[in-house]
Amino acid sequence: MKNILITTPIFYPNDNPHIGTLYTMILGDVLSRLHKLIGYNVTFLTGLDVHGNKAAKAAGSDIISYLNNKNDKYQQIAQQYRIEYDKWIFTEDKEHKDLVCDFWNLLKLKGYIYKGKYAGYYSISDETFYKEEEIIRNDDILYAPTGSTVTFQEFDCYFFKGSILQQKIIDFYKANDKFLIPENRANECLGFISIEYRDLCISRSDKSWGIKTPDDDHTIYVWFDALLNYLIEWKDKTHILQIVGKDILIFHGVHFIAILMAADIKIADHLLVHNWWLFDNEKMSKSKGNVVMAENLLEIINIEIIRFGFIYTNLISSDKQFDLNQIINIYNTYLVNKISNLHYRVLSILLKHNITIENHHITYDRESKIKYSIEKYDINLCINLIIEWANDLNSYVEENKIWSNLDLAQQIFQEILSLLKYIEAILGEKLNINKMLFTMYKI
RNA sequence: GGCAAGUUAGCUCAGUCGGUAGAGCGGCGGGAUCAUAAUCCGUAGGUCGUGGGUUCGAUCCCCACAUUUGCCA
Repeated sequence: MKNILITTPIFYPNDNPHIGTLYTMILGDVLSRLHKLIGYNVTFLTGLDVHGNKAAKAAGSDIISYLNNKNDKYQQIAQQYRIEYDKWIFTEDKEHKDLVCDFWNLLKLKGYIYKGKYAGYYSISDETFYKEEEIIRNDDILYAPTGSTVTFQEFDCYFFKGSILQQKIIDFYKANDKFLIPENRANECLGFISIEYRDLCISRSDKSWGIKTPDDDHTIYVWFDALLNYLIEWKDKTHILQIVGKDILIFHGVHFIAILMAADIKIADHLLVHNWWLFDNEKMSKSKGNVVMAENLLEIINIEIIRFGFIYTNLISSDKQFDLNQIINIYNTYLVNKISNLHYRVLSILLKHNITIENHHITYDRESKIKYSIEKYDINLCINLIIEWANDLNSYVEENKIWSNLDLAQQIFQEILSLLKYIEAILGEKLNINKMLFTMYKI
C-alpha cells in the first residue's frame, strides 16, 4: 500500500493568513488530491503553531481565546478555499504536547539534550538569537538585521547536541541529491551546515508562552516544538513530502533533519521548497503595507480563479509577481475557454441526439505521463500536460468534425471525463460548467 | 567577499539529456458550426544577456564578463 504523508508548515497566528500561506495550503491540497486520484492513501497535514512570544504578544491578555479565534479563522479560510486536510494540528492540543514531551525525553535519554548557559543577543519578535557581529547599534538601541530590537540576555537553557551530526547531515545531502525540490537549493543547506553547526538552544528559562520541559519549568523553544508536529502522522508512511516556503528552508532542511537523525527516525523523502508572491516586484511585508490577505481575495474573485491560477503559476522555480489580471486571464483562457468549453461543446452534441453517457473509467495513454509528474511532485509539468491534453482534444474535435460522427463524439466525451478528474483535483470540486461558462471575468 | 539560480517574441512565462525555438495575452488573415464573448488553422514578431572555448553543429556543455535575485559571511 502506498501510504503518503504530505505536510505544510503549521502556520503562525500572529496575523490572519496571507496569499503566501494560502499558496502553500493550495499546493498541498492539490498534491494531496492528485495523489488520491492516482491511488495513494494520503494523509495531508496542516494546522497552527501557536506558541512563542510573538503569538503571546499579538494575543494580549487572553491568549487562549485569541488562539481559539485564530484557529477558527484559519480553519474557516481553509474551508473556504476547499483545503481538504486529513488532520489539523493545533499545538496547544494535549496530543501534540504529549508528543513533544515524549520526544524530549527520548532525545534526553539518547544524550542529545543537555543543560547549559546561553548568552547572546535575542530578538523577541524574531524568536531568534543573533551573533555579536550581526548587531546594528543606533542611539544605544540594538537592532537585528531584520530591523527588530534585540537585548543582551544570559540564561540557563537546554541545548540540542546537533553539532555532532554535522558530517552526517552533509553526507545525507551528498547521498540524496533528489531530496530537495528543486534540487539546486541543496547548496543553501550544505553551505549553512558546512561552515559550522552549533548546538541549538531549545528552551527558554523565562516565562515564555509554550510547552514546559518535562523536568523543570523551562519553556521549549517554539521552533523545536513546532517542527515535531509532523511526527504525529509520520509512522508507516512509504512516501513523505514536506512543503515549505523558502524562508524556512533551513529549519526543515537542516535542523529538522538533525532532530530526526538524533531520534533515529526516517527523514522525509522530499522537501518541496516554493518561492514567494511579490507585490509590485517587492516582497510582501507588513511594514510596506502590501500584504494581500487570503480572506480579501475571495471578495474580489472566485475560488476557481485562485486555485487554478495559483497552481498554474510556477512558484517553484522563482518568485512571481502577484497580478490579479494575469490570474484572471489564465482562468479565462484555460479553464473557461479551453477546458469548460471543450466539455460543453461535446456534451451538447450528445444531448442533441439523446445519447446518455456512462463513465467507463477508461485510462488513457497520456495519463501515465501525468501520473509520473504527480509522483515527481512536479506540479508545473502536471498542469502543462493537462492543458496540452485539452488543447489536443479541441483540435481533434475540429479536425475530425465530431459533430457529424456520434461514435467519435462519445469516445471523446469519455476522454474528456478522464481529463476532468485532474481538473477537479485542482479546483477542489467538480467542474461546474454553467458557472464556468457564464461567469467569465472581464478585466 | 563566498556559493547558487535567473537573463528566451511587445508583455507574462514554458522548453530544449546539443541537431533549423514554444504557449497565453496582444496584431493580422482564414476556416468550421458542436459550443460563448469561445474554439480550430495559418501568419507577423526572437542574433534564446555579452564575449570567447569545446563540437560537424551550441540557446542548451565549459570559461570570463554584465545584470537581477536568493543563501551565507
